[in-house]
Amino acid sequence: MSAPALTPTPIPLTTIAELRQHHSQLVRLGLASHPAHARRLLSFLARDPDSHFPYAARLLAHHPDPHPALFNPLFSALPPRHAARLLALMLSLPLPPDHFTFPRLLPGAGPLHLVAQLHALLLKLGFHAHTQSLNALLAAYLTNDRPDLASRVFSGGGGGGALDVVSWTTMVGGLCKLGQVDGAREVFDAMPERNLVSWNAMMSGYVKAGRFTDSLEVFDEMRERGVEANGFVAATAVVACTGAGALARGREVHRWAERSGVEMDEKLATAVVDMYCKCGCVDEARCVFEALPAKGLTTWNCMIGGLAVHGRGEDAVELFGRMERESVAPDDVTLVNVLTACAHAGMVSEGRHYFDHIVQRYGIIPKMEHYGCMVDLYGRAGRLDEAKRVIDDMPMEPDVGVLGALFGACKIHGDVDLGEAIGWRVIELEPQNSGRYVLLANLLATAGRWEDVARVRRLMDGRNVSKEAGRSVIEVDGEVCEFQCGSLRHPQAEEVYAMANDMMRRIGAEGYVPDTRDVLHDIAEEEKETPLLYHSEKLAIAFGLLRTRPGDTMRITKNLRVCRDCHEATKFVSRVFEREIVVRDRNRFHHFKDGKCSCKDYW
DNA sequence: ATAGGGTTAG
Repeated sequence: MSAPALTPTPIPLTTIAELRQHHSQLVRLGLASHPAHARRLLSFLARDPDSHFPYAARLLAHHPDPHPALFNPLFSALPPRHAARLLALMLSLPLPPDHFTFPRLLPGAGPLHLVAQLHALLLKLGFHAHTQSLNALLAAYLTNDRPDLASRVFSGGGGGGALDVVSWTTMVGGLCKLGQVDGAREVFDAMPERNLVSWNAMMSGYVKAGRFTDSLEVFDEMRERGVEANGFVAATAVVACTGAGALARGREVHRWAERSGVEMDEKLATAVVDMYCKCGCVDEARCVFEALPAKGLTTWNCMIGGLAVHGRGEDAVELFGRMERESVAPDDVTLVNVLTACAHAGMVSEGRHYFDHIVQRYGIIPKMEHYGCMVDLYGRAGRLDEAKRVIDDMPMEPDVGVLGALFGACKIHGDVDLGEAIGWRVIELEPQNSGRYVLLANLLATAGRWEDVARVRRLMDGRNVSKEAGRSVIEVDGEVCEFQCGSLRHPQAEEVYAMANDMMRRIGAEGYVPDTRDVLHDIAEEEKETPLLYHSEKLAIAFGLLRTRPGDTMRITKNLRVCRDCHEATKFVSRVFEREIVVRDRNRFHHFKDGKCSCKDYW
């Protein structure tokens, strides 16, 4: 159309006055309808639709040659209400929607009734077999928690041959997000064709459902079929290994990714670093980290956090210093991790120092989490008064998490009075959280207040709060073996129990004394009288002694926190059997070696 | 139109 020479000098379009001026200039030059200029005008209006919608509508209504391309980009930029008004305008011109209209409109359509209206319009206008429109419709129903409606569209589209691999993958991913991972698997199994996105969607669906082994099985199947993976799939597989606590498999996936020439981008690298950290190999994580050419903020956070949960406070603080020197700006997560590192390593004054400079030096406004870390920092160190003062002085109402940190500190340091007061409070704030009842019961038990212990138990029973069963996994020869507290389900159960008995007898001879102070354990209700011997980590350790070679490090991942007795017993096992044992519990890592633990009994 | 990473307190 018009030559660029006639284009008016671009002026900043930041106010409505400038916009009007610009517009009138375009009109004078006869350029107002030129697609590029019109789009520029319209995109400005999309930024503040509330005040400028009428202006945009006039512009579009009076356009000499309206085209869907003028409307479509606005549909994805406007909130649902304005998009609907714009659609009404479009239809009134009348200007029929094209192939881009529904895919732009549907993702932001919002509430179900709008999606249903678009659905009806889509059918009326004859888009019933248009794949991209149908796919957008599927996604819209799925995000509105209506897999039933999505399925209906899906089955209807199947007959007409209008579905493609994206439609199937949308169903798989959408069902996974709604927690229907088994349903997703059925769709996945029936797919006529899969691409890497489909494989990854299924794998990550299992990961989100906590079904790491299933995820890795899908990954194996993918490889068996000779499908070449990419970084997405590799990252998901690595995350699955992280969740499963499967170090050997994680290493294998890592090597395989390197071999197959998958690019180690920031996300994949971070997943790998995290995998090594969470599988107990913080040094290996550090090697991967150091070898990275460029490290993103998340990667730094991950490495610092990894050092923190391994109790390596000095290293974490040092790495944070290097991050500063390399001018990588920390975020709130970084500071949480640094404070956690200080808390877990007993570095109270360092932690205080970072917190004091959090605003001025790091430009971070302390959030609830940071106050929680400070409570934890003082609490773990036994400085309960100062922990309490943090809570009293914080600018917001402490949430249950912050109070929980103080409560935990009371348990560690046996402050029954304060602990009881806070304990009841956190229980009432989160009545379904079984761990809080257990902690309070155990705290009261240390004071010999058996009637109150029974009261806590009854309260739990009355509210139908069930405790999570203790589970520990240990990886042997690349196989992940799980043990449940008191359960005899393992194929080698008899042998394992015999070994566990023998193990306890041997450490008993070396001075181990069972610690029965914790009367309630985080185990299933019907198993609460299970002897300490049958705690899942003892079974896992016994199994490890049976199945790994002398001198091998045993790595155990546990779903709950390790109890006092298991902690003590594991210290003895590490000395008597001359084994390094790394236990990852709900909160942190314990490295047992020569009868000592890296947490310095401070957890 | 479908896909991947980190965070404290029990």
